[in-house]
Amino acid sequence: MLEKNYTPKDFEEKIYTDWENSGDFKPDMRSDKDAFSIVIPPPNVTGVLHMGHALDNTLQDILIRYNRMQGKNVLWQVGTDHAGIATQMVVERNLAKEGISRHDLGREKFVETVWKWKEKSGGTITKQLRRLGASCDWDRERFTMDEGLSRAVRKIFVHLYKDGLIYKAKKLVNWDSKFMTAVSDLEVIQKETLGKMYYYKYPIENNPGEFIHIATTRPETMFGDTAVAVSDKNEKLKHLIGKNCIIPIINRVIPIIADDHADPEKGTGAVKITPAHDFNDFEVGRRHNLPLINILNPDATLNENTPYSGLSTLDARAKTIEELERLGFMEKIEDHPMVIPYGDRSGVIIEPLMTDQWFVDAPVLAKEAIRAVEQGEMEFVPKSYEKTYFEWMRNIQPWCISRQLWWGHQMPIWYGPDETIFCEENEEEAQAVADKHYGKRVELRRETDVLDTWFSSGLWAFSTLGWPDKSEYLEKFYPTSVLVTGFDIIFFWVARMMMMSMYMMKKVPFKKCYIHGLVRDEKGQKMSKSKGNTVDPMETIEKYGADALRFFMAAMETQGRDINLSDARIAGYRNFATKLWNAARFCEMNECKVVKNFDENKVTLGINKWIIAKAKQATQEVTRNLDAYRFSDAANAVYQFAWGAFCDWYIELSKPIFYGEDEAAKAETRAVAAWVLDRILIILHPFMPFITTELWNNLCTERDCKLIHAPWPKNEQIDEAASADIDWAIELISAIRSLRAEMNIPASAKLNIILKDAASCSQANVKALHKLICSLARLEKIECAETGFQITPDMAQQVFKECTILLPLKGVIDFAAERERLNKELDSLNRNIEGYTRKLSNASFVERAPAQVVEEERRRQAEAEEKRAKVEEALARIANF
RNA sequence: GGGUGUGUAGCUCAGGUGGUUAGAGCGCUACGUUGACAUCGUAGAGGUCACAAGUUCGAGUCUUGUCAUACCCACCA
Repeated sequence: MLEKNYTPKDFEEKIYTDWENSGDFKPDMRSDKDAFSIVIPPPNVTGVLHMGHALDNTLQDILIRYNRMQGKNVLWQVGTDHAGIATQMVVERNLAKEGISRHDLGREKFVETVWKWKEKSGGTITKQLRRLGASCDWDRERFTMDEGLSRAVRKIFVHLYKDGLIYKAKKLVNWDSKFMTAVSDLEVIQKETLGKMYYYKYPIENNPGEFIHIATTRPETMFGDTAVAVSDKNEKLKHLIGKNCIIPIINRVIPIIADDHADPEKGTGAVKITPAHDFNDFEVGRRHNLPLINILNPDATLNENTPYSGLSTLDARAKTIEELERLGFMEKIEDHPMVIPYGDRSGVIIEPLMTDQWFVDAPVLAKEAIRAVEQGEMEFVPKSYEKTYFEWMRNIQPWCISRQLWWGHQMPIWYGPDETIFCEENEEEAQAVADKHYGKRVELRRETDVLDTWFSSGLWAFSTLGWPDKSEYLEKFYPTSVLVTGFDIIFFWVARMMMMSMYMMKKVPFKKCYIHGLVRDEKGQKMSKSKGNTVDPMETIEKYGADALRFFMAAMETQGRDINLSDARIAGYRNFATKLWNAARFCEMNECKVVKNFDENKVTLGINKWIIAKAKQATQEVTRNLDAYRFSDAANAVYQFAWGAFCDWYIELSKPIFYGEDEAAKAETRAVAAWVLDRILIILHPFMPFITTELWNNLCTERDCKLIHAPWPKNEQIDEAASADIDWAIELISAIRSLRAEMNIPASAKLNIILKDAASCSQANVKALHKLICSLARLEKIECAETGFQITPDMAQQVFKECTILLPLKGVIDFAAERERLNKELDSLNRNIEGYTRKLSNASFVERAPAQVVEEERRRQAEAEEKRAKVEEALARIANF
């Protein structure tokens, strides 16, 4: 027996444990069924589940469960990401509480500490994914720093290096002074800030009293200036080109050069050039062979090349300004809105810094990745995202992959005594190659840098399936079927996976890429910890159940749009679950038991034929929409059917049978109700796996299979004609209810209704469905009027299709109100008829619109006119009262 | 500066290829404890589909422009 109340907490965890322990999430490796696979976007091992994960993983689980029920061989490959900077940060923070820095521990000990932390605390998010119902194959859980995945990293690194696609270079890179590492362009975020523009002057060498005026937002960088640039098209300043000027304070002489980087229209027209600390200036410096002067230490304090060694940039700036003012070179300071680069993790200002770093030749790798999408080997859903992808890929810059961190994949690079580079998959090989190279045993030094986290994530689609080993999983499940992820990660991850996979596997990593939006707060604001508007999905699950949260995500997911979280709406889907629970209880109470091998095509009763046709229609709608990744349409189709058709109508229609005497009808209806409820559980399962499983297990104990493996119905014939009479009755009942409500007739009053002008088929319906109509419309009886029946004025009248519903009210009728009601209807009919007539009297419409459309318009016009005549008649009848 | 979305009921949003009287949930109004369910039922009110022009027999849907709004990329001495 089902409990009276729906309490998801009672069974969600129990059901999940059973699935996991029974191996229900595992693919059958001996089967030759079609494969369907998804690799999870690996959450950071430090992560806790947020609403974005809840959305992303709900969508994946819906696809996984749907395809599993479709009979495919399904693998959802799960795992976590070591998240270099993020994890190192968390562990360092923990150490700091004990007053320890990572340097106190040393590299080896520190990495050991991180591993310990990972073993102890790294499983939070995977536990949370289980609460959400994610049906991943946990036995295959991977971690980007696993032995296997690390081997994949080394192998592909060596491959790329030997192909000349990874190289070391001294370049200006984005330097994060908090973590003291290089970061990639993508890890830098630009923030609007109100800064200051400083105008000051450099004296011209050997020309006392002559100056060149410059403007900068960062005066402290002047100690790294190696030129001042002026455009040779700048009439006012070009006479200075070729002369030298003197940097104040340090009195270093630098040339004034001609370069179009200096826009005559901007600033003062003259630009100080600091090649070691500005990406544009770096290019200018290269063009003119200017020396590079580095003025910063790795922690972004000024170095000994400046007078303010040891000061932070901001303190040095203050000093510089003070000194320029004291010496009389400062001219003015203005407020200046500007954009400043910050590290996305560290939050500190990113400094361009000259360092030795390692790069992947992304422009070369991008070529194949672009081609694969151009030729449709991988498709974005929605398609419009391929524009974003192409735009970025076609303008891609070399990817800086080296990080001066301790937590991550140490690069498989060894240096010989003369700095010769040996790149091999492991130390033994490197040693062997080096020994051979030098002709003797040499001491090697390993590169200390680790790789950007996204390097290993880029291999995720094949490294998790076993590459570089020969693996039956790789054989069966690669390329994966679809990747589901947010648009914010297209560049970080999708693009890199495409590049790495096309390079190494010569095949796309996934055939489709479904991109969804962001989960925002109730007001549409981006959720963030700093704003304090985040909602913890675990609390939502606790409050409403995982099914309600999942259904919310599915129902709100429409392509190309963000989702605003709505507590009321999630509560609404919890109510939907409650409704379903109670419908199941109704079935249970009326002994609706699943009949094995029940042939739903052999039912005889109208309502049963009707609900079976509707159930099949709903199934097809869900199928069609899931196949097209239209999650909200699919979810709404189940919702409408379960609540709108099954609960609102079928259960009500079945009551006269269950409370009646016809045992044969009862037996059939019991079987059908059970069949339909079963059908609802099947098509709802991908969205609400917990409640559907709980009901499935309760309503029948002798199942052929678990719901999670229940076959998804396909290729069903729908007998639409068979249900026309019930559709008619439903419309009639609605019309009568509407009339009752408008006449303010109490629900308890049992009425007698007369149906005038009923066509023979309507008469037949009234006769056949008499009991049912009376029960649902709360009537004593309904009968069809004989020909020549006279309507008396004390009858309320409602035109319904070809007939008129007559409701005798024995003198209590309010004629004024009745006239108003009928006139309102007349107005609306007139408006419609006017529209039809206008269209049909338009010669070109009749001529050019398809015959079908014109015909349909004619039919509507005729129908409305017939109805209008009846309403007019009705009005005439009460005209004198 | 380049690009991409969005603008439909009080609120949050659906409306693949143009064709009934533009839909849903929440909220609102009235009635209701009818033998699954008040986490409910029945009925109802509520919309110039941002604006303008165009294409078309016909535009919420297609084109162009305007306004509003959100985001992405690049740059800003």
